[in-house]
Amino acid sequence: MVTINDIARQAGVAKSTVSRYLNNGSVSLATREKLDKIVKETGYTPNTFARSLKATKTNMIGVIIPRLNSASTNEVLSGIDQKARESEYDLIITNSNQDRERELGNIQTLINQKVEGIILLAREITERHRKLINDANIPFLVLGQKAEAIHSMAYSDYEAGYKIGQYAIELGHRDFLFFGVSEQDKAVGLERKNGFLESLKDTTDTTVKIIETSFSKKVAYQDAIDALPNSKASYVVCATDNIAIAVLKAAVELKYSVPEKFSISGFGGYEETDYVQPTITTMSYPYKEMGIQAVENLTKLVNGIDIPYETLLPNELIVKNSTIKR
Amino acid sequence: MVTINDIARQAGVAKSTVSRYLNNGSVSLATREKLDKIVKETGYTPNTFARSLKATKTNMIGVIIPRLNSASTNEVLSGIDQKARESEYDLIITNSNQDRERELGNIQTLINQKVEGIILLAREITERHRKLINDANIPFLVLGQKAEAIHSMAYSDYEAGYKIGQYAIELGHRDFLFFGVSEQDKAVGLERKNGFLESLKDTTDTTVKIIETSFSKKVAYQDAIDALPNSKASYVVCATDNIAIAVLKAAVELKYSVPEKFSISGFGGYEETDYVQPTITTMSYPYKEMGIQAVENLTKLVNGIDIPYETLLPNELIVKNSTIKR
DNA sequence: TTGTATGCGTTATCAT
DNA sequence: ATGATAACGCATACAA
Repeated sequence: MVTINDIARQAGVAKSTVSRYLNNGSVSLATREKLDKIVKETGYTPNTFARSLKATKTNMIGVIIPRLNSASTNEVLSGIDQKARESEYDLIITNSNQDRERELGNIQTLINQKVEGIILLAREITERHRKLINDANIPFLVLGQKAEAIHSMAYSDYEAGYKIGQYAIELGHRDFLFFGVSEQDKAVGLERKNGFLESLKDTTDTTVKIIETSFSKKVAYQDAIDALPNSKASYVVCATDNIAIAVLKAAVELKYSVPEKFSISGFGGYEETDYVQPTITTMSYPYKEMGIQAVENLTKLVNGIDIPYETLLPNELIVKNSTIKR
Repeated sequence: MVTINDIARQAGVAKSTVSRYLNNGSVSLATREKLDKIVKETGYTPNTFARSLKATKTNMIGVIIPRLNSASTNEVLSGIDQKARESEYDLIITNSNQDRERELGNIQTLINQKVEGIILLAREITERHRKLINDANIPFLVLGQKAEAIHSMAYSDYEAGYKIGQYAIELGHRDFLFFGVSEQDKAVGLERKNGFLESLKDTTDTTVKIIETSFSKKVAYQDAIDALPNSKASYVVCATDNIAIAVLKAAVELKYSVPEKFSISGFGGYEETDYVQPTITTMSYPYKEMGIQAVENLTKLVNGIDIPYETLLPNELIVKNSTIKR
């Protein structure tokens, strides 16, 4: 391994000169050229660890994601990646695999790595999260969930649920089947559902059956196969696009035609909803945009610029062919 | 920030004792308990950089992926992640965004980070790659493409293409439309196509029209809209599942019924092919398994155990409802 | 502009 | 079992 000392020796200068050459750059043209040459020849690159040991700035942002094979996560991530690149930040991406202990461990690891800020795609913020974050005194941004007294960016899921309900009511639907997920996930499990339920309150004669299923298509498919035959619903609300796609498959399997027999809608705005038959009406979320804005916000925090604790991103109803008038 | 010195001072011992306590652990019970307490109270964790500055082992594996929003990439990645976790390796995941300069930069970064080995999900290995790898003298594993004199793992894409062709011929098809991608991608663009073409050679009276499209569904969809009306093919071979899904959508749009009007098959074995109508016949690739084996192989290399330069993974034809006899 | 000396937090060597 | 000290590679305050 070639070090700054090697370069200095070969060039016949002090290593501080080399260091200066590498950083602020107050060196004479002659030595600069000499060093240019030697660095190139040797392929020398500064040792990150030695550098970071001294430095206060590492130019790195840490990201913690809940899992690797999620379409929405990866969209957010690619937004983060794009903006981080533009802002000349390096990214450290870690995966918690939906494991809380691992998530906390990842935060600690990132702090040790002296990242300048952490972006956490989270489901729930516990006291231990708070303690860790406070002790480290590091800019921290939670994505996808709101969190008291912590900077966060989230979608207005309650409103999204409400809008879906409103839309369905306007179409004349009164009997609903709702496929949700665990309330542990505040945004997806709780708020979407509550917003939806709230939207029905102004209308009489509505019925709702709620089924808790999973993010997994396979599980959701099976749950739909079980539930659809016993349902009188004319509109099936699915808490995610994946669930909607699975329910659609179950419907096809059971020979219920969609949307004639019942309408289906999802949440997420995944590209995949465009490539099934019928295409699925969905609440679209600006995932990539969230990633971009997350880095922007974090950059502000890093630079001591104040931002509101909570940033809400809009969502938009995309009507496609899976929903019709009753 | 609390350091090993703080701990030592508080415990009234030398920092070397604390270091020993942290590592091999040859300390008396009394001091151990004292240190346990203090470490817990202060929330002390060793500084990664200082550690890595001395240490020869970092316990980190570097991974370079071409993009963040690809289903296959993420499957591989989740296999890598799982096995790395089991093997107590930390992962550094970097994204090249399909940019060669960035890819080379990432390799350099990872080398600087003193990772113990690098896994590269690659399209092409250039001389500059080789130089970098050789100079660093670090275990290196290329995934998805073969590479001369570099350890690699790949699917037998040629064989996969051949098997698809064979299957279609057996079904009685003679007229083909092939949606491929750029030959720059050796595995997907070249080998699948060549294997397929080779399989037709034993049969007379076959016709093939080849169209080069893109990995993007949107582009593939548009290309299919343009190409399908002018095609007399009874079987459409798509070089990826995404392309197959896009072609299917185009077919529906154009009111061609699949598989009656023509059969469609893909490559990849994506879950998504199970959730469209009809479900799509595909060559399934063990993506996650590749990730797992990649870490196993890299671990061997790190430990100086020799493995063959080339590891080929099998693939399997999954027949579904998009292909029928002619 | 350049060189000298010091310190960053840790591990390793060698005494004790 | 424990402590003192050197070393890792680099940045920087200060002196020249």
